[in-house]
Amino acid sequence: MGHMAATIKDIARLAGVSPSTVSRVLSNQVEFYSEKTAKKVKKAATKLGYRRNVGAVELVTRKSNVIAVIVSSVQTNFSDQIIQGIQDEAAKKSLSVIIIYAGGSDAELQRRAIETVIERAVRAILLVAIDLNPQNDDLLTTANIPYLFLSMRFSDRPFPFITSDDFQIGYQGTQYLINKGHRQIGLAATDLESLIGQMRVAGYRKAMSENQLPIDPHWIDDGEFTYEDGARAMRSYAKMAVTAAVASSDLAAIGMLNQAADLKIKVPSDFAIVSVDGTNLCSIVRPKLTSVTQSFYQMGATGLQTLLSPRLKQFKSSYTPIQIDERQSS
Amino acid sequence: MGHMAATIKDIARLAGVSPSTVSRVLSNQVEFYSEKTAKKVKKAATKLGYRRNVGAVELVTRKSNVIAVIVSSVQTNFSDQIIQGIQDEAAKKSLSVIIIYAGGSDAELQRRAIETVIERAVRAILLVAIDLNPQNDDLLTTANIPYLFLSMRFSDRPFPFITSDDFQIGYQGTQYLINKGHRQIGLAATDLESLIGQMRVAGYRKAMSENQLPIDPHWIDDGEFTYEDGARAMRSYAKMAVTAAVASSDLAAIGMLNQAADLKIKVPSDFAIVSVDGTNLCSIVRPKLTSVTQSFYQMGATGLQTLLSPRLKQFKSSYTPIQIDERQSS
DNA sequence: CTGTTAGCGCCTTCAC
DNA sequence: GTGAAGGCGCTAACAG
Repeated sequence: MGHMAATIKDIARLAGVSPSTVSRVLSNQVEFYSEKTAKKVKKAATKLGYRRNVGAVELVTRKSNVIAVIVSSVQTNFSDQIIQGIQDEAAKKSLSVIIIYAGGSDAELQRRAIETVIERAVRAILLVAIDLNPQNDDLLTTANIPYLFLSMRFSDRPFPFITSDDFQIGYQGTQYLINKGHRQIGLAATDLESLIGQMRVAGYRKAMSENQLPIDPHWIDDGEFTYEDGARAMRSYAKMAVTAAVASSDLAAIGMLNQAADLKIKVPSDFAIVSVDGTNLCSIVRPKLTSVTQSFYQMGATGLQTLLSPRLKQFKSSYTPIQIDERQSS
Repeated sequence: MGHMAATIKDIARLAGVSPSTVSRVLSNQVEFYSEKTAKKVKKAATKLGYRRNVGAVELVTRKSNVIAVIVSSVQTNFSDQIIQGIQDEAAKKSLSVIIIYAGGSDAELQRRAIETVIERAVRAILLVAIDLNPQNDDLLTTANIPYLFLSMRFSDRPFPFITSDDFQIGYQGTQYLINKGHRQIGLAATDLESLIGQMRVAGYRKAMSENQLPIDPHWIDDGEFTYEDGARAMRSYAKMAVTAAVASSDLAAIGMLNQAADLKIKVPSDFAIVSVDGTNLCSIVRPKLTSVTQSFYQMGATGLQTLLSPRLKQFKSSYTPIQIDERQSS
């Protein structure tokens, strides 16, 4: 109790064999030891409460079995699903996954998170909803560790990513509302600075113009995917001739919902809402939110797979499917 | 680009000094080098894009700067707050924190998570809402790494913990409803097998008996803190003469809320609900949920502090404060 | 099948 | 101030 941790040397001594032999049986190199010594070694190991020192192993083998997932600490309630996908995929390949929080878009916190994982020489890095600050580009690209962005993409830099097609999100969400008979439709709480936002706007415009519907610029509402932005958007729409909107996130949609209620605007009869994301938040509010649902789990699972693929070099960034889940808000 | 990562040897060669010197300037042992060589070394380091190999450092120094947080993958939406508390505290001491998901109470997944962190010889382990399977006790206790449970405690084992006082949660939640004039009060979706549940029941009973209120055993509702359990509890209460209840979690409370609406039971006029946890879910539903709010952030922050304290040995498990936040459901 | 040797990248005495 | 030597715990040839 309470001494230093036992090493293979200790085991070797106790079992009366060499350290290499211990190493061989403990790492299960079945071809290279007899059952008899194996038994001795294993007994000694359990007796000493031996625990392998992974750091030492990684140092000498020069490879790691850990997958690092860097997630934005911003309130993104979908990252759980992505992580679950990564986790399940990792388990199949007996890799361990560690999760690191990076601050929102604070460059310094991002840098620390990235440094933490590359200094440990992890096997691969998944960045979930991380809007990488350009001054950290080098850090990531020169580390010589495979990396992949999930639920994020950049217009100005060629980083590999897997995400949903945000054009389609905008397009299909809008088209859905048009099919429901709406003609004055808003796009709410969407970050117009970001590529994500711009793509969604483009999809929105396309759907509207395909249906010969004019757009009032005020219908396109700038914001940051938050609850409060949703509420604000609703207040703004209340003064316009808008009968429906695509919200930028589940939280934003809930903000709209609650604000609508406060304004005595009935959803969906007076105003229809389509949310984007489709997390379980959609089902715990009333009315339940119709959503453009993203395949977050698949994003995570596919993400890890491609990162582990031997021909990662040829990987083209890709999209995971989206679908409309009709519930009660439309 | 794309070679092996540079080592201090490479830097030494390039700068024309010995590896020891490089090590000294890079680890800032200011007493032990001249400004002149420092400059050379640093230049060479940045030129080669040097990144310290933390694994090697930890191996030789035999200590680590990483704090491991093991969280239950069960839908516990409060763990974010705990982690944030840990994170902020860790940042002050320039420690890095890694998060590992353990499965619900699946012993095997738990074991893997714990193994992962102890084989890396992390500095300390925080277990968040982990109901440790007894067969993993040894793993944790013999690892010789300081550990602490957060938002969890055990009756049968003396593991150190920081959590809320669940007796008080039951007591104060119930007392609050009594003060509001209720006399038939339920305790919903609470896991009666768990210590947490038992303490809450005890608090509930105390409050009732102090006010001379009889308890119908059916009012104490077994469940697992989930949304569905909350909904089920509400269905059950609808058939009884109960006018209010303390729910076991925010999610359970929302389940009650929605089920009540489906049953045309008005909250709070027909039925009052007090939730337990007080996460931001309480504020995004309508009516907003009154809650017994736990100090999760503080749990995390204090947790890490005590784990790092030199006199951890004398640490007595402790409680973080709770408070009633009155909103609209009561 | 097993032991010996060498070394992963780094830090830390110990000399100078 | 600086370099040489040794070793953290482990694995991977290389001989037997």
